[in-house]
Amino acid sequence: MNKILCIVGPTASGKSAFAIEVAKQLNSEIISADSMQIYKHMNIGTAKICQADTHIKHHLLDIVEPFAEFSVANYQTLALPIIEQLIKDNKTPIVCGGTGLYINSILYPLNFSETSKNNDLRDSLKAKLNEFGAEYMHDWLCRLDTVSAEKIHTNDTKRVLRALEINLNFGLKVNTEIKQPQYEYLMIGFNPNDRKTLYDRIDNRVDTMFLNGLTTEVENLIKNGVTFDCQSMQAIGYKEFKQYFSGDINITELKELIKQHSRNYAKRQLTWFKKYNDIVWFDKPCDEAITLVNNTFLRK
RNA sequence: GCCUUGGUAGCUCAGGUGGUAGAGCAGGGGACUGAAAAUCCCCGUGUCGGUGGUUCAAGUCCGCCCCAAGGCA
Repeated sequence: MNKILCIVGPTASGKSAFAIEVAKQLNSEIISADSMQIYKHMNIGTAKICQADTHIKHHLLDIVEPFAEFSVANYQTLALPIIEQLIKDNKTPIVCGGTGLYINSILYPLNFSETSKNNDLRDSLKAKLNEFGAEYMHDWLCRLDTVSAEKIHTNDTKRVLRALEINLNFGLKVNTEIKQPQYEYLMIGFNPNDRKTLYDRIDNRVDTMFLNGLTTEVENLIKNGVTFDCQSMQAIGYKEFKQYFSGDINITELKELIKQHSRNYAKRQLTWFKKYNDIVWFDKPCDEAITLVNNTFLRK
């Protein structure tokens, strides 16, 4: 018996609507696995559903302000108790989202507690990187943690720095051993057979975002003190406004850029999800997918 | 009509003094354990506008033609 239902896929593949449909049938609740929909006041650009309209409880949406720092570790801390509670209530937890790492933090026993982040150390490592370069940092890591160094490319400075941080702070190595899932699950993935279909959907969705007032939403964020340095403003559909507001690109170029970045992102998401070899893929949300869910979870 | 500058990978363009082409972006594939909508890795044969010619050898020099932009009439 599967305990958890996971619904994944690239952006604009129809996950959210499907999750709501399924939640109604299973009389359950949805746990969002989306690294950007956690932010309040960022609704249009993150394609956040309006919870009130659905009559379905969504967890982990709108949980922090756009100024806040957030990470997988925070996500995991919040998500696991919700999962446990739902299971206790005899409801099927429905995890739905496009952030692969967040989904892993639920499905697998990834332990972040022993390697908490250290901002001071991180800053000093960044300073060293700027002074001595990527190769120097990688060589350094190689001396402390050869295994990680071999896995991390020299140019992937973000990971090199994190590995150094873990090592210098705790004397530990980055833990990348393959673990067994801590929950049984059924994972459903949506991916249009034709890549062009997906890209057209993404393009249309971006156009819709602008019609729905994306520009105003971003202006309001800025007005309220959110800057482009904030982690939240890394989000596609937001970060591009920096160039627009500074006059480097016009509105047409802005839209094109957001579409472009969204398409690139969708491809990266697919790469991530493809590695789950137990995923059940569907071209799009459909009756067969619903039937599969019902047969799996509705047997009593 | 004349002059000028261009016409090179899907797009934007590099390619001193001639030796059959290379970057960025796009596209495809991949990685991913506290920024993950982030970060990073791998993949480039294309009638070098066409056609004659000079040359052992032309994207690169010369002639003519076609197309585009600008200038002069």
